[in-house]
Amino acid sequence: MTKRDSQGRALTDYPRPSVAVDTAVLTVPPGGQLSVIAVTGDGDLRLPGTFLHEGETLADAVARSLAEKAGITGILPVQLHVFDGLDRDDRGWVLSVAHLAPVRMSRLAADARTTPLPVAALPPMPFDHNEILELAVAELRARYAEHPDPFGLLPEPTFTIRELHELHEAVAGHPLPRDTFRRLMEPQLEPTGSLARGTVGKPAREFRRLVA
Amino acid sequence: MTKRDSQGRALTDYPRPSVAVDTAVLTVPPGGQLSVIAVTGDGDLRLPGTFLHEGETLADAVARSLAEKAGITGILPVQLHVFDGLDRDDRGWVLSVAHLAPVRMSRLAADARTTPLPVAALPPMPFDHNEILELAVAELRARYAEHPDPFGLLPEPTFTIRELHELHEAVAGHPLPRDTFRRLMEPQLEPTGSLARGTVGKPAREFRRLVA
DNA sequence: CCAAAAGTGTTTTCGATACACCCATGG
DNA sequence: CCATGGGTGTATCGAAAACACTTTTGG
Repeated sequence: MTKRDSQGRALTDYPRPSVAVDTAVLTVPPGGQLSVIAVTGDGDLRLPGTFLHEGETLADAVARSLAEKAGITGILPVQLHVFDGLDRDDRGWVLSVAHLAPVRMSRLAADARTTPLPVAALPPMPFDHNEILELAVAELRARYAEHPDPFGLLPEPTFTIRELHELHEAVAGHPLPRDTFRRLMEPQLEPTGSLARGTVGKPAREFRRLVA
Repeated sequence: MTKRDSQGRALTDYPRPSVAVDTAVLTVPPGGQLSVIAVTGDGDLRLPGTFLHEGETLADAVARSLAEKAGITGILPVQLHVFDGLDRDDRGWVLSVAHLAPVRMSRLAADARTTPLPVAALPPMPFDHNEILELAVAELRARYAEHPDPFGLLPEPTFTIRELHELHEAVAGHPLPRDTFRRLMEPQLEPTGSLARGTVGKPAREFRRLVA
């Protein structure tokens, strides 16, 4: 039941590009800097990626490549841009759909095939991978500017405003005013009623994410 | 010189999707509303699109489809999103890369194969075309919120602040305060020194776009 | 009591808005 | 001189920032 187009030709009569996905997996180690997962391929560092398989969506392909190459599951990929340079890949005609996939640090601990590297001072990568990383960081910063934790990077099930504050500073890459930050975020959080324990100073209230 | 991958298979050994581009061409008739160009296909209205050909970038394909289907040249397409639903096209496995392509009304006058329709109250279209239109309008609004005329929708070579104001109100879809708008935009415009003539009231100064 | 961190009240600043007014032209 | 639209001074409002202060715990 092959359908024909207006010139009487089937879709498969035309040459088609290979379609790849490349993903900037961003994470923030507790007390650390914004970091990205890089894999080794052909001798240099690059972002994890794969070719799109038949019967698969782009998000499926991103999930598969991260499960295979880094043992990461349960991610929420966001499309960034299609790179379509005709000679960007010497293996042939390849479109690459860049993605952002933020992931909580605790999901990474078990499998150490890959190490997160701070995005500041990252070496040059092949293809468009440095450009993809820049887009990914910009997108992450934009999404975290207004909301507490749109990608679930915080520890579950509860967290303090200090933890949220440190996460936001790592994402933004610069200090954020303490009191203004609290006043912006607190209305968007659900207090659990419990307090953090075992710390110096006044115990912080613990919160839950309000919007999933 | 076919390259082999890590499993010793060439790129063309894998099934590949067809890749299409679909474009929301947005325009604003003088004194009119934000409008989109729709073409007729299979009995209903849809956005112009085509399949990506070999040796062609996405922007090339957008330009070709608009030249062929609507006689429009010299556009500046912006990527919006890749639609990758597995059953979105019953002709087979098709990815569609949605684009926005704003165009000045005066570029359309000559060829009337297509008519711009106001985006408010547009009929349902097949595929994801209504969704593409929504993305396109949102993107256009975001880009016009801060800058005078990022896509060159204004008459060349000069325009008045009133014309700019009316364009922005059409794009935004709601009235914008007159004095605040002027104060925001004027520093970003280059005065030509000449004045608009043949109108009632004080003649307006004419401006040129500052950033291309 | 002291250090450290949580949490809050208050002032300042800055930009956007609203509103009023003045200016320049055609009829 | 009046209607019309261009252009500008100024008060007001609100959000964000800065700063200082109070509160609550562990040691």
